[in-house]
Amino acid sequence: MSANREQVSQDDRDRQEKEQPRRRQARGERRIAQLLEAAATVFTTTGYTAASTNAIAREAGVSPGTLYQFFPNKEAIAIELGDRLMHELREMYGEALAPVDPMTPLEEAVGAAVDRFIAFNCEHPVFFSLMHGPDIPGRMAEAHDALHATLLSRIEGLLSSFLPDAAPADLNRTAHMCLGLYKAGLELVLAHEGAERDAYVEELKNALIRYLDPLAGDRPGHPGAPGTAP
Amino acid sequence: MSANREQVSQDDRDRQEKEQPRRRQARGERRIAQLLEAAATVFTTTGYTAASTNAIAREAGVSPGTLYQFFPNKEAIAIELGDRLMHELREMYGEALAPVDPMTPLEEAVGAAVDRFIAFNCEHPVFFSLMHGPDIPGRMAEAHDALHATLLSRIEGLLSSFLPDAAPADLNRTAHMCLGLYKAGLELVLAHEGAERDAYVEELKNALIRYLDPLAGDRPGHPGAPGTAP
Amino acid sequence: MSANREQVSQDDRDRQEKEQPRRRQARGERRIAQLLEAAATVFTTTGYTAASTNAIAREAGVSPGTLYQFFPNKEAIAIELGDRLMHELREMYGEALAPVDPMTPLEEAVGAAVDRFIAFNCEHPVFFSLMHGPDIPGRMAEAHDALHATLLSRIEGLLSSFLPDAAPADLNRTAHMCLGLYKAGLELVLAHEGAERDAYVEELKNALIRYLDPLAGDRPGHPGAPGTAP
Amino acid sequence: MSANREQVSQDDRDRQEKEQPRRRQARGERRIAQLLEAAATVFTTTGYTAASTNAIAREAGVSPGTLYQFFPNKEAIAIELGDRLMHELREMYGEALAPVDPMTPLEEAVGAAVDRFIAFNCEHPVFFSLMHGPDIPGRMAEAHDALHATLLSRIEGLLSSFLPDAAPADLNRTAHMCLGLYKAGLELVLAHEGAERDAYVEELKNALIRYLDPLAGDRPGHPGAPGTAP
DNA sequence: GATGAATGAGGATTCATTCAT
DNA sequence: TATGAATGAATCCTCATTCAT
Repeated sequence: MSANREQVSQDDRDRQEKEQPRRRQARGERRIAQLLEAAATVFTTTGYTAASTNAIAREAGVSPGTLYQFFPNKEAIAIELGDRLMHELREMYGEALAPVDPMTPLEEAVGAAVDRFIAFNCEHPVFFSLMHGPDIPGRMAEAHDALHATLLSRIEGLLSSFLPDAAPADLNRTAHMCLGLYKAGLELVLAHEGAERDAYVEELKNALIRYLDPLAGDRPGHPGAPGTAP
Repeated sequence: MSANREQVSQDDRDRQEKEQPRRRQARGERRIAQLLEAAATVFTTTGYTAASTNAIAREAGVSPGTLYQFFPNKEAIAIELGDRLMHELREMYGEALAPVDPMTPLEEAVGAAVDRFIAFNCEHPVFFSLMHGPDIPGRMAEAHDALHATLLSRIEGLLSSFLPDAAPADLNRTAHMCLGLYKAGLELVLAHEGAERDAYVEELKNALIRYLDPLAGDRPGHPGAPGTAP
Repeated sequence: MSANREQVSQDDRDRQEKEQPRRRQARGERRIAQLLEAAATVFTTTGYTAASTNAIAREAGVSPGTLYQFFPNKEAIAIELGDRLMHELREMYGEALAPVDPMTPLEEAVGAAVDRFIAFNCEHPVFFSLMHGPDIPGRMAEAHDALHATLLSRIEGLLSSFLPDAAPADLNRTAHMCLGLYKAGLELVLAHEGAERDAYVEELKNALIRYLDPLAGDRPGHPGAPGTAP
Repeated sequence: MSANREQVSQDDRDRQEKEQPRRRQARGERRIAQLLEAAATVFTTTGYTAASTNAIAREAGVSPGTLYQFFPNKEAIAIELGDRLMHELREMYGEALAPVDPMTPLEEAVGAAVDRFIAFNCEHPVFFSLMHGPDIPGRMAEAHDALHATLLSRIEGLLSSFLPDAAPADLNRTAHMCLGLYKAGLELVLAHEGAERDAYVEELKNALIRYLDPLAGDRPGHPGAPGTAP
């Protein structure tokens, strides 16, 4: 996508009639990054709904028109921001959010996943704004939904190694619950600092582990749900 | 603008049906109810941020000027709405959200509380909008915080009978977690219908029960935390 | 519409829930007239497309918001302007644009109609902007089409007494031609002054009369088309 | 900005294929043709006023900067477009729009001229946009006026063979009328299709012929004005 | 020449809030 | 009280034009 930028050479200057993705200059790429960074700041500060495109442009130190050279509207910014965030997340932690070694105890796997996610969120506070549904139903829907879908599929991936026998519908529901629980916990984590924050991180892990543990049934490395022992 | 904000919502609360029986009060009360109902509709439909005072007035069938005769600004409407909602909740279910009989098993108590809450939410869809803070920090903060504080104290009340030995800080943290979990679950419940909705209700109960169970330690009527069984 | 304004009395203040056409105050009626006058000026000066709502508001001496209290958008202004213009035209000259006495010679009838129309246009220069199709297809369509339809039906009314035997489709086509010829002539008339303008008025009458004369076939008071005499 | 406006369009006209055979000229000519074609498309689609230079550049497959390398502003494009159109018209039908044989009956001459004009318009739909002045006085004025002047002089040429005795002022006025009538008719013609379109073409011819016939007085090949028959 | 980036004033429209009646 | 009118800054977005590369 950005690797073959140089290939666009002289001889196609004539036959380039209307094909859309026009050449992008390095400066433009920089501007886009700048704008996304500014958008992240503004979204984080004021929330998506109240974030104005002019405010984003101002924060980025460019004119409103410049913003619209790269993004057709506010939602497109959110979408691209979400995409890049997911991309980075994938690059950092791979496809599965956690080691897929089936012998890893649930506790450890969830703990690691939560730690990573929390760290990622602290590094990228926008993620939180983007993850939270929009105040207004229908707005920001696309950006939010795309993010959600990606996150859900990753969580399903993580869960499937612990719940190999779950029906797809159940797996999906469990993933939704986990994401919901995580979002709720994250909100609390971000709302506190220091030791209290750490305490909330522990509670979040506990909530997830306890919720999942009974579902993880008979699995190698699983000590067994309470009461299922002979 | 901000000077008489608490005056109003506080006044309203205090002078209800006291003082001389003025005939304008009856009309005023009706207007307020009308406006709050309209606000509930509009908040639910469009969210707090996007709800315009003009839209609320229109929905209530009055002029914008009339609205501002009863509420100094948009947030005051949300605050009063939250107050009334909490009032009604209190009237319906008493102070404790659930029977305080200490012998009630946790499972039953949580299940009942969740059922009641869900029912209440379905009856008053605004509740959800008000509970979910707006995506904009600072806006609607007062309304949201007041609601939260009340809910938290009620949850603490419920929890304290199950966690009698918990330190206040821990109790508070646990209440925060429970509220967060509940909000997360509620979002999922409201996003689905029919059997799937019921399934999410069950999952929500499970999540809460499993989260709380180990904390409920040695309590009469408690089967014991995992690992404490003989 | 404005006669029963007073009827709206106390006792319906309660039952007025959502019915739309709200009471309009005298001040508002004045503002509307003011705004339409300003719009007429601006449309005439700059044309519909380039006329900005802000410019109209400025010309009317009010804020942009005030304009939008009375008109939902720019086109609505054009539509209302057109409606009022047609209303006035009808009030001034009745439904038929010209005396329907079938014995009136074509020449006289057309001459009178043109004179009236020209006079009306000179008094209301916006009429010209409104009548001319928009530069941009699709924009201003409603206002323009409404005006056109009304004008056409009036022209058909006038023509039908001279062309009693014409098929509807032919009558319609002839009316279209007359309107087109009139618009073309009007443009030239308005572009000149003094004697030259008068000359163009004469030419316009000639063009219309000569175009229509052969169509008016055997009619009482008609001298007969060239060459049809025995 | 306005200083070098006529420089450009005049330069363009003057240096066509003169001077040294530079290779860049070929490319430039191609670019200009490309841009004018794109402009024609956009003008036709959206009208002159709403046509954006960016849209024209996009349609032409070049960057906005390139457009401004060949045209100093939007109006210059319209002017050049009009010039080329007139040039082509002249090349196709010669200087006089119609055979100057004085014996040709008026009916035939007008019919032929209209047919040719209509055909030309159908081939070059922009012509219509350019001929109809924009609804905004002052904008596009130069392009529009240049076109008009050329057309008028050609129509005068055609008329002079039928109205040899007319005073210059009368001839000019008649030409204006003919052009106006033609534009009005053309609008109707283009607004219809199939048989209805043909019917309008006939009506347009009729209108012109009947308008001109009495003016063509005693001319060889003229059957005589009404009432001059024996 | 050619490109894409940059501009910034201006467009339509909205909205919380205040005011005159 | 109640109303509808009034405000004006702010919103998103566009566009003719210029600039750096």
